[in-house]
Order: sequence, then structure tokens, then C-alpha cells
Amino acid sequence: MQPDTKTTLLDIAEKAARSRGFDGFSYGDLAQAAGIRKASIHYHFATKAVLSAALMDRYHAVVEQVCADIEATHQSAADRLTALVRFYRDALCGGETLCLCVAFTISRDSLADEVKDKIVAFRSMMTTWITALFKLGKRDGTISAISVPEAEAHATLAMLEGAHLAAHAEHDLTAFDKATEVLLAR
Amino acid sequence: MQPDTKTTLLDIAEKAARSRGFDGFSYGDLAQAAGIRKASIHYHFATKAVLSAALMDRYHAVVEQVCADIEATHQSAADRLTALVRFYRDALCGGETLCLCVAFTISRDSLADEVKDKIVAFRSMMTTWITALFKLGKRDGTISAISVPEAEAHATLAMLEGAHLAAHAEHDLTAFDKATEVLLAR
DNA sequence: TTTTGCCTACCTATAGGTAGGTAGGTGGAA
DNA sequence: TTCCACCTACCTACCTATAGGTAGGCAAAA
Repeated sequence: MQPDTKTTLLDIAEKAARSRGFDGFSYGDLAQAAGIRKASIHYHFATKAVLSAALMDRYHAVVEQVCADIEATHQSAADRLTALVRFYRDALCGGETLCLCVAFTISRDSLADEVKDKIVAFRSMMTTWITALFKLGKRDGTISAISVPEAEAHATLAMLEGAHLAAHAEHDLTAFDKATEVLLAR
Repeated sequence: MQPDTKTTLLDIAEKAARSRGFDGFSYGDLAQAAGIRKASIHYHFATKAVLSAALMDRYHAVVEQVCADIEATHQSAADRLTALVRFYRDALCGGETLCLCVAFTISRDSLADEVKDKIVAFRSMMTTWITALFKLGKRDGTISAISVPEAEAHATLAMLEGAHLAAHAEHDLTAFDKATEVLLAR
């Protein structure tokens, strides 16, 4: 069973948004990539705002599931942190694509209010999860020198997203590895 | 002596680029803000590629000078790091503007090759400077628990840029402060 | 008298979006 | 079993606004 058009469009749009930002792709680009006409995209997603909201919803759900999977398959805080870093690294696709949340943040002013809220909600979900990770780290002692878990979480998310930027800027995964080296060493 | 038109255009373009990205502002916007006609901008900057290159050149020079000033006025590594974080914080303008380098990175695919190279050069300049800062920190002992200075530099730059993203996403300086709390505590 | 700094008026391409149409499928009721 | 209403998923053709960019003119300064 091959994916339906709507899913295909989301896939193409996500890749485009994550590599070029919200203002960096058009319904015209999408239409060409999907092999249908521009007007037909409006049938599935009435406006670009609707599309971007759908994109964020799906992204939020997928990443949340990834975090849940990491919890299920990794016991120690250190292992979970390593798995999170690996997930972010894989999401880069060699420096081509950013985290959707990062890509949308720069185009913030072109976005619908609804989508801005979804970005904040996504960030909140992530910091909450990483905070819990560091709290576990304080208990199981597998991560060194943890100060305040919440502060560590904000710093870690910033570092992961910054490392994404670095790799995208240089179009090279090495930049991501350099930036996360210190984090992984803990 | 009030600034000439070219400088005014650079100022407006820089603010626009840093809050909305390269694809987020047009010559039309610039013209309106500067109070001249769109065609007149082409007199000063023949193409948008030329404008973006000029933007990066000036930004690189200004930030390099800021770093030199920090060195001149702050002796210890800890003081210099604090000053750097403060500079990044001030550059946010309350969450409205990002580092130009960050803003351009997302629109990478729309940029001229020349400008992409300038982004890489800017990043290289920053990591070199921060590496030197951490090397000093190892000597003067004012920053705690430094592993490899180069790795620390990449991590720090990623964190500062990530913290910028956070503040821009939430449109709130608090997000920047939370992300840099751990860094400043060292 | 040439250069500088701006102008009007225009170009082509593309943006997001809309109006209206149609082929083909589905579900009921006579 | 045929017929009709309705649906989905697309289409062509078009809209207005705007993108980046160009040609040529003009007044004042150097």
C-alpha cells in the first residue's frame, strides 16, 4: 500500500521546509515534486498556513513518539542522552535538513499565530522531556556534573539546535559532531 | 552627519534579514522603509546577492571588532565569556533579531555561493576566538571543568546560537537566559 | 561636463489563491 | 437493476499582488 497524496505532500513539504524554511518553498515547487497541479494542493491544504500547521502537528507527534521509544529501550540517563543526540544527528540528513522547529523559527514572522504557538508547545515538550532525563541522571549518576536539571535541559536543547545550524551552515555532519562532543563526553 | 543612503539601506536590510531571514524581506519592503523607490536600491546594490554579501561583510567586521574590544577591556577568561554572552543577548533586541549568520543559514539554498562561504568564514572566526578564550581559561583557571578548548568552543557557539533561536521562537529574552544559565555558572 | 543619486515606467516570473468543471466511485431508493 | 445524488481527487484557466531586475531620464553636485 503506497502512501496517499496527502501524506506524500506532507513528506515533500516537510523536507522542503526543513531544508529551505517556510518562505523557501512554494505550492508550485510542491506540485512539481508531487506530480500534480498547484491547484490540487489547495484541495488537500486550503492555505499554506493550514499546511504548516499540519506539518508541525505531525512533527510534534513523531518526535514525541521517538522520545517515548528512547525511554522504552534505554535505561540509564547517559544512554538516553546519547540516543537523543543520535536522533538529532540522523535528522540532519547529512546537513541537508534541520529540525522543523528550527526552520520555522527563522520564518516566524510569516507564520500564522496558530503555528507559532505550536512551535512553543513543541519546545516545551522537548525541554520537559530533557529535564526529566537530567533528573534521572542526578539519581543514577551516569551523567557528570549536573547543576539544575531544568537549566541543563534548556542548554542542551539550545546546543542540539545550534549544532543543527552548524551542520547546515557547513553542509557537513562533522560540524554537528564537534558541537556535541562535549555533551556526549559527560 | 547623518548616515548616507547606502548605510541606511544596510541598516534596514540587516534588521529585516535578522528578524525574517533572507527570503523574508524584499527590495519592496526595503524601499518603503527607506523612503526611496525600489529601483533606486538597485543603484546601491545591483542584486540581492550583492546586498547579502555586503551585509555579511559588515557583520563579520563588526563582530570581529566587538571580540577585539572584549579582549581589550576584560582580562580573565570568565569575564570575557560573560561579556560574549551579554553581547549575544543584546544582539537579540528582545527576541526580535537573530545573529545574521543564523538567519542566513536557514535560507542557505537561496544564497549565492559567495555568501555561503562568508557564513563559513564567520563561523570559523568565532570558533577560533572562543577556542582562544577557553585556552586562556585553562591557564587562568577562571572557568571550571574545561575539556578540549576547541570542542568547548564549538559547543559554546552552538549554544549561543541555539539560545538565540529559543528567544526568537518564544519572542522572549527569558528563553535566552535559561539556555545560557549553565554556561555563565562555570 | 561628467558623475552621483535618484526617479518613472516598465519587464518577466512567480507567489498564493479561486472559480468552475469533470472523471470515476459509492450508497441508497424505486 | 437501474437511476440519482453525492463524494473524492484531480483538472484548466484564471486572478491579484509581488518578486527581482532593467531602461532611460533628469536635476544637482563635483
